[in-house]
Amino acid sequence: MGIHSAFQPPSTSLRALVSMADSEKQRGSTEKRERILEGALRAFAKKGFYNTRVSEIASEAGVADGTIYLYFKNKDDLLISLFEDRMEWIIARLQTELDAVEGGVIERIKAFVHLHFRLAVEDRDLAEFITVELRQSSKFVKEYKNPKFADYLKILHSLIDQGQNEGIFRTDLDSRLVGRALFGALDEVLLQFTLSRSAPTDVRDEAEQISTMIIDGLIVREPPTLD
Amino acid sequence: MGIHSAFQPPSTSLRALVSMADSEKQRGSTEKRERILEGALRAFAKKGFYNTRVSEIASEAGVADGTIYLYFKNKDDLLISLFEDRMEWIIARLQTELDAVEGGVIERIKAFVHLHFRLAVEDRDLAEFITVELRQSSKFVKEYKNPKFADYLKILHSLIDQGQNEGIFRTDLDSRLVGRALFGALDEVLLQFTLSRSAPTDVRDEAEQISTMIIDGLIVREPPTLD
Amino acid sequence: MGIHSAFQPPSTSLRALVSMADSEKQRGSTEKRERILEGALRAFAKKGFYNTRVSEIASEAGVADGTIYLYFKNKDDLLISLFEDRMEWIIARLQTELDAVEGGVIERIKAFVHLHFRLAVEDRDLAEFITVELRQSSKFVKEYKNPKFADYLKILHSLIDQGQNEGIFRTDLDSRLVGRALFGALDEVLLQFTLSRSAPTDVRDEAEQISTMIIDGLIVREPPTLD
Amino acid sequence: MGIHSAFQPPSTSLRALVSMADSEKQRGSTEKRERILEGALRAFAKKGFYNTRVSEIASEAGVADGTIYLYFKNKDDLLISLFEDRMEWIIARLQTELDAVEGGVIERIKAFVHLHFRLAVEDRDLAEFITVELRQSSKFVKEYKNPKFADYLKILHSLIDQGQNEGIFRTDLDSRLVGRALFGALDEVLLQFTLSRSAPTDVRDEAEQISTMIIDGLIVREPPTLD
DNA sequence: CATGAATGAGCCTTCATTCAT
DNA sequence: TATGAATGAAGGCTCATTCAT
Repeated sequence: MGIHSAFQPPSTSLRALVSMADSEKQRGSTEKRERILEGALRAFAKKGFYNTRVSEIASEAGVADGTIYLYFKNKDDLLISLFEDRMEWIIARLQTELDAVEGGVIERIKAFVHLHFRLAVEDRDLAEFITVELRQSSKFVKEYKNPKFADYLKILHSLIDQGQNEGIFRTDLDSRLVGRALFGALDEVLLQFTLSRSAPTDVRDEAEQISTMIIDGLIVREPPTLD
Repeated sequence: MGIHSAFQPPSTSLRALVSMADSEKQRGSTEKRERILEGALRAFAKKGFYNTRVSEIASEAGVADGTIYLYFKNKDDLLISLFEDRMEWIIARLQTELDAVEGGVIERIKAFVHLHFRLAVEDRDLAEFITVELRQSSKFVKEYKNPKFADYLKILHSLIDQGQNEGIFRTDLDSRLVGRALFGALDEVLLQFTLSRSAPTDVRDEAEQISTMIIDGLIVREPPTLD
Repeated sequence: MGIHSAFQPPSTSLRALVSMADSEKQRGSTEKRERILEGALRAFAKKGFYNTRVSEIASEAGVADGTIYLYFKNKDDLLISLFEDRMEWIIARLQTELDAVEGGVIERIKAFVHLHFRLAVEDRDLAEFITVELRQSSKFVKEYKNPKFADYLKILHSLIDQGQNEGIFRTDLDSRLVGRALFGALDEVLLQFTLSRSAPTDVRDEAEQISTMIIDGLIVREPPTLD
Repeated sequence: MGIHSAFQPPSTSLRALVSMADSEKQRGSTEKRERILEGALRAFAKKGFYNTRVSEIASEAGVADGTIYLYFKNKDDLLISLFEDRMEWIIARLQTELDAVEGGVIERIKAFVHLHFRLAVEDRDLAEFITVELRQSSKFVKEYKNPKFADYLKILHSLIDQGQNEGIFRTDLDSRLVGRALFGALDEVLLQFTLSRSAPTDVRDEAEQISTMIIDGLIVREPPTLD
């Protein structure tokens, strides 16, 4: 509950807008689903998917074991739902914040990186879950195609694209590759931060350094004294 | 067996040097240990640590289930041993190749990136295992401190350091942060490559792009025509 | 609903006669009870007692899960009630039809057999339920004494008895044993018919054959031309 | 152990002939499989398939729970295997005894009936299992085609056939129908006997009565002095 | 009376690990 | 050393039953 003061639980923030007019039952139902997702998030972040017992999630969520199966098909489905739910919310928030940025592509990429870091600081569990568990289960990396994550990457990718089209960024680099590399850089740094549970103070600085470095590697330069 | 023609099994290459003088039994023993590690690598890469049965590893290795416990304390130990063994070999190879590089820091960083990609192409299973499983088990990311991985990062980190000391790289960036970011970028791109099982032809090009981008983001520039 | 056009749902036919004067509520209540019994009959016939979920019965009956527990103590009670209810109705019908038979014991036994088969044709689900589930649950064969079934057998048994007393049937056979054997023969043949879902056309013929065979085995014969 | 003094456990009697030359391990393995089957037989007879816990079978058999899954795919497979194993043995014994009968069809049918009853007396659990559980699970009556039981019926059926061909039995009755009816009669009587746990003394008499009755219903009679 | 969401006891099955051979 | 049959603890999931509405 208090955990998500800044980082509002997706369902209750996003879905509440839609289901505001729903009946009491619907609201209670949605709320319980969200409680389970939150319990799962905490548990997965703490012990990892495979080391988390369904009963642990249930007790974290304050529901009976069987209740989980009223909202999710099985443990795998819970994992995937959690991921999709959180990613949806992250993407929505990202989109909103990016739209609000005044300035060009460079400012928006910086904003992207800062938000990425800020989200991790706001909700450590979510950060840990996404950085660590995202790659984890075979479901995720093999069978499950992970469309939400692709959406996330697409945002980055189109920012690079835009910079290239505007002539700000060099065009000898593949924008998708750069997007991926940037994401990887962010993710790895956050993983380190998440696992070490280091002070959140210097995170802002790290975000600045990384975005600076990447952007400086991307921008077109005057041919360095050709003669 | 044939899989590792180019990418020699670490233990038999590295350790064989040490145990050359050992008795036949010892050698057979070492060879069996390596067979188990190879079986585990194949199995972990294919299905992930938690979805791999010890009996599957045994049958991949052509030994009985119980035999595994003669060489490894338990399944976790097998995972860690596998990781350490492979990382040791990778680091040794990396060191060797970097030492052979003619040129300065920039060339060596490029060499580092290229080797990183080359290793992934040479042994897909190893690449998949390291990119995916490295983060996976709680053992790895929490309890287990993962010294070999730290060693690996240290190489990168000192290359950056060196560049900064030599005045080639800008000094406003933390070298450890840059090292981590670079590793993350490589890792993420390789993950994509590994999972998509895409053609290995363009990997060289991707390596070139990434190293170029990063390096260009790092090198000191003439104050861009201040006047 | 349409299923029981010929084979009227016992409760609504039998009990309705008794409860005709009951209040609307009572009638609705009785009707809901019967709907549940019908749902249970269909479900049990289709999947067996142990493979039928209470919720399946509820949805077959068009009521909520909890409603079932307003009419029956538990799932076992539902099974027993269903059995008693149906047997009561069968016995009543049997009694009526036997009373209407003109002719002696032999004709009445033939009538018994034919009705037995006819009932199975009229309501396959009931036939399947009784032939298969009757033996099934431990409740039935062990704890539960199954008085209705005993009543059913008693009818057969007294017919044999009567034939023996009238000097038509040989008296060296135990009438209860013969009754049971006859029932077993009918039951087994019907089981086969029920499970194979064969055409109902030849059932009449099978009934004739069996009753003929049994009766011929029972009737007193003239000492076969001893001289 | 003592239970099967007369009624030898099928596997150890039948299969022992084949596996006599097998290694110790094979024998131990086969013996453990049989122990599990015996445990299952006892448990199923006592509580029915669905009310028997796998762990109960295991403790009846004196093995660990998991051991059962080394010999059987799952609980269903155990049920089917038990049935097939026992039926195979019964059929073999039946065949042997019938072959030894001196006399014609009538004597062999009588022998069939007597053996049927004798087997039930020799092993009550087996009798209860077969009479009660045979119809029970959906697997048995629906999906599972039950070939062994068909074999059993076929023996009876061909005896009737033979009698008809030899002109001893009337030919206006379908031999398969008669076979089924006879089996049903036996089965029902045995069910009663099995469940009531009545004294085994009068069983022989009951067998005699039933076979007499059926046979008398089958044999050709002189046209009963029509004039 | 009716509902159906919630409960939680219980069971089948898996699988890492052991140990007699 | 090597084996692999045996173990049994543990967990995901089901489903009969309850109860607040």
